[in-house]
Amino acid sequence: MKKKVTLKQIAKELDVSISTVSKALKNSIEISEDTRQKVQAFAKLYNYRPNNIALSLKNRKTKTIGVIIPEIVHHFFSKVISGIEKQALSRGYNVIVGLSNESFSNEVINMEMLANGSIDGFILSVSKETMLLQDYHHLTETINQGMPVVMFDRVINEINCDKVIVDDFEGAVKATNKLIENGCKNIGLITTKDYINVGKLRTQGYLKALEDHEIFPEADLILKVDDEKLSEENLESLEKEIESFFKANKSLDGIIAVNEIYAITAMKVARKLKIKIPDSLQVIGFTDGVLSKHAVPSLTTVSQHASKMGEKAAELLINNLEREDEEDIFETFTIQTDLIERESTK
Amino acid sequence: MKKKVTLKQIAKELDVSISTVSKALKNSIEISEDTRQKVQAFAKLYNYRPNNIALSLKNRKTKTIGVIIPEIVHHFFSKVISGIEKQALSRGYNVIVGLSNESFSNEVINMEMLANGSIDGFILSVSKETMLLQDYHHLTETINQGMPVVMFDRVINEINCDKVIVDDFEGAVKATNKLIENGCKNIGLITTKDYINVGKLRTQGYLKALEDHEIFPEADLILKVDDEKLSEENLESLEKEIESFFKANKSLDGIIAVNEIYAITAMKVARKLKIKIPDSLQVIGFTDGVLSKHAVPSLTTVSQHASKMGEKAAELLINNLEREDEEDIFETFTIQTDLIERESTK
DNA sequence: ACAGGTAACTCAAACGTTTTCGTGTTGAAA
DNA sequence: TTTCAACACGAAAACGTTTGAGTTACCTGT
Repeated sequence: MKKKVTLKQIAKELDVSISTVSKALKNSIEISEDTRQKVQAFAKLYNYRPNNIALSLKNRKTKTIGVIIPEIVHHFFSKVISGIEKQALSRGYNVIVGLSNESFSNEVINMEMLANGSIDGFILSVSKETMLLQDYHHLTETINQGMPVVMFDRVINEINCDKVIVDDFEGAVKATNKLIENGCKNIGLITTKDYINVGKLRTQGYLKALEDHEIFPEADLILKVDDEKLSEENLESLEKEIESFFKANKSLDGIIAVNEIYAITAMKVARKLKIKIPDSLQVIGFTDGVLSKHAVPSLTTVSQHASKMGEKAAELLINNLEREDEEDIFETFTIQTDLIERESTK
Repeated sequence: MKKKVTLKQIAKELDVSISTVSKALKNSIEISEDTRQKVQAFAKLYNYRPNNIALSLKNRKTKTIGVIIPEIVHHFFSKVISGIEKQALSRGYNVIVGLSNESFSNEVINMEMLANGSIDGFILSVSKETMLLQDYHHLTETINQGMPVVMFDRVINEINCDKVIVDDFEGAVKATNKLIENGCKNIGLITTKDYINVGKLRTQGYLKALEDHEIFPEADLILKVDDEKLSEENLESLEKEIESFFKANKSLDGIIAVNEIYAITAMKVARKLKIKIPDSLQVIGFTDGVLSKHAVPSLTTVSQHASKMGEKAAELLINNLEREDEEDIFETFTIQTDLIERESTK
């Protein structure tokens, strides 16, 4: 077992000073050809690599970015991370991941753990609890300490930083328009309680599209599912809720769902009620994950280009980190959505 | 914008030495009650937090673990990470993630980036390419440098380190037995080309179970799908392959698939061929992900308890890191599988 | 012979901590 | 008056780098 070798050790072995070794390895002209060769050969032999921590301390930058997300077992977020990682790797950065599990305190703890020198900047999407509590002190504090932050997807308008968001409004408009074009007259929306910005925007897009086509549904065709219903196991109650929604609105011929699970579950319920998809009911979901692709029938979805989002967020952050002039001009970048048409629509 | 404050700055402000500040903050009895109060008050006011990088350099440990996985947009791996993160957080460690994207060179690069002081130890699952090339020099080298490594799922026997594996053999036995109990006579296996250990073990378990019940299928009921078929878009060729497999073996009444996608696709093909599930064909998959749960009919799967795997891996690593005596006695921990019964079996 | 120049090094500070080993000032005991 | 703890604090080294500012020794031109 040969431990990592340091400059000091090389210096001692070759009987030169530490600075000489350092300079020799950097091919400095201050050092004679002879010594350079000797040092470099030795360093190679012992597989010398400069210690990152020491470099970080000296340069006051870690070349590491912190990513705080609510959940990782989730197609959207894992895709975002892979985008971040891709961009980070190509620019020589590492990615440290913290999970809030939708909890405010976890989010705070995770940020505090990282904000003390471990990373150069944050990329984050806040937890539901944080949005609910509207307590953003951890964000303002980190930003005030001069640490760059990029928020994505679940962003907070009051916070002054770079942001990357999905064009949720436009995505919902597109989806709704598609259904209208396809002849739907009674389009329902399955969404969450709307303290989450994203859900609200999608609802607005849906309403806007209807309005533009002067469609005014008889009843309120919006089902607001209690958010807890999404959690892991209790799919049954979600199914029940959707089932009674369907039964209460027999005329439904189109459904927009704000996520995959809702859409898939709606299809499942439809099948149970012998409603033919896409013949008598067309369904569009949000988030283009595995479920959409492999469902039967496969699901038409609004793709959010999660990977691109991650890349863009990382790009903004790293640009900011490497910018010389310290001007803080913050950018909000909007990722356009695409409608991926599959079998659940005509 | 108030930048992070250091011991030095506090010392200067209060006109004491750095050591005094450090000691005062640690409530050392060397420092008078008076000074302690003063220092602590000041530190609190300016929200002093010790710089992690400096601590890492001093203590020669970073309290960070590196995780290298082939893919993150994958239910199994993201679940493992969440397990790792959970355990890590509770023990005061951070998690840095590197993705190999199944590429050998990416794996090597990622490891080298982290092995120079950034982390205290690795948790990893090797890429397919690494298994194919059988080049493990990056692993042996890091281990030789005294960096603890824990491998999970895709482990390499020749490498001497802690390991966490799924009992794939037993899982396949259980699944096959289940189908036999349920009356299946002609059970097929859909697997990958078997340079991946995991696939091989599952095949062996399948064969063992058949043998134990003295079932010797007329023909070879094993379909080895070319691995590339799994990649993203070309589901059609996978479907075709399975379809001809089904057509060539009309007597099939049970299917074991080594992953979710194969299982789901098999069900899709069955539906197309008007084969009723579970009445005339029963299907069991591996990996209990979202697809299994939401498929119609929902899929019976062998659950690998990915989250627990991650927790265990992190536990082994951290225990190793914090162990005083430097004895390297490596452990291989086997995670038992569970059969989650759903609608795709009787 | 000597200023001046140059090649090839070494020194030391700095990044922010922690910790060991002083050291100076008390007050009290001898 | 001396001696010696006890007390409260400071200096310095160490972790591993980088880098600007010395410091040699030798050579050149006059």
